[in-house]
Amino acid sequence: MPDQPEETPASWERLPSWLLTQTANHAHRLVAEGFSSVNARGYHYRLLATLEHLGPASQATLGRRSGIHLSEMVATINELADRKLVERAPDPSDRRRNIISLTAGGKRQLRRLEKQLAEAQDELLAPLSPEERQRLTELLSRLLDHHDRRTGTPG
Amino acid sequence: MPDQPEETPASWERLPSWLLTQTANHAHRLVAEGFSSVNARGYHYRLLATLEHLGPASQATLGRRSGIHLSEMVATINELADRKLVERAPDPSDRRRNIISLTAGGKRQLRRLEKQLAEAQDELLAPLSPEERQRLTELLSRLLDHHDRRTGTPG
DNA sequence: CAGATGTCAGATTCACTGAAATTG
DNA sequence: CCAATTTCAGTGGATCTGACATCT
Repeated sequence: MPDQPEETPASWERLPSWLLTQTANHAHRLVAEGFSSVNARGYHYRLLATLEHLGPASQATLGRRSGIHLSEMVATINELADRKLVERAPDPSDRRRNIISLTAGGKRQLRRLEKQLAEAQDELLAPLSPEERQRLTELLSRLLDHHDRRTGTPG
Repeated sequence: MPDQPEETPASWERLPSWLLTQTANHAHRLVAEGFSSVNARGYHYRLLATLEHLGPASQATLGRRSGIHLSEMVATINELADRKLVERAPDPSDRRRNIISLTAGGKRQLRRLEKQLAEAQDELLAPLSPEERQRLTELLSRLLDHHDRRTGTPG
C-alpha cells in the first residue's frame, strides 16, 4: 500500500528549535568535511588555534581556554604530536605539567584548517546576502550570549 | 602559575557555524528538559505527532514520515506501547506489517509535549523581539531548505 | 592535607549499518 | 527470485564521569 500523497510538513518542522538543530547539523557536516579533507577533526583546529593565540601552555590551561574536555585533550594532543604538529615537553618548574607548543608544521596546518573553515562558512550561508548573513550572525550571537550567561558557559 | 588575564574571545567564536552549533545545543537542551519533565524524549514526541497527523500506519511509513530511523522506531514504539500511549497490532492484509495507532492517553501526552515544546521555544528566543524571532526563523528556514534540497533530505 | 594535573577506562546519547527472519 | 517489513546486534562520533597516580 503506497503512502497517501499528503506532503503536509510535520507540525514541528518550522519551530525555531528544529530549524536550529537541523541547520546546525548541516553546519557541522560542512565543517567536518572541510577538516577531514586535510585529515583533521574539529578538536585539532580548536587546539591549534588556541595554542597560537595563547602560546605554549599546559594541557589544563589549553582545555579551559579551548573548551575541550581534559580527557579529550590527552587524545587530541597525542594525535597532533604523532604528526609533529605540536610538541609535548615536561614543565621543569612544575613536574605535574606538560608544556604543549605549536611546531612550524602545526602552524601551517592551522592555516589550512582556517581556509577550510572559511570555505565552510561560505557554503553554509550561500543562500543569504551579505546583509542577511550579518543579521543572522547578530541574532545568533545574542541568543548564545544569553544562554551561555544563564548556564555559566562563557567563552 | 595562573592564566594570563587575557579574555580575548577565540577566533572561531563568532563564526556562523560555531554560533549555530552552540545555539542548537542550548535549543536541544531546553527541549529535552521540557520533554523529560513529562518523562518523554524527542522521538516520543515526533512519533506521536506523526501518528496524529497521519492516522494509524505501519512502522516503515511512520519512519519515513517522521524521519526516525527504522531501528529506532522499534525501541520508540516499545517504550510508548509499554505506557499504553500507542497500540501495536498486526496488519491482517499484510502480515509483515504492524499497524501502530494512537490511544486516548497518547493524545493527551501529545498535548503535554506540545505545551513543553512551546515553552521551550519561548525560553530559547527570550532575548529576541517578536519581529526578530520572525526574521531568525525566516533566515534559518532558507538555510535549511537550501541544504536539505542539496543533500536530498526533504521533510 | 587540600588542590591541581595528566591519564585512562567507561558510560551516555544519538544516528546509523548490517544481517536475519518473515512475508508479498 | 527479488523486494518490503520488522527486529536486533553492533559501530562510531562526541561528550562527560569517575578513578587513579603524581606532584605543589
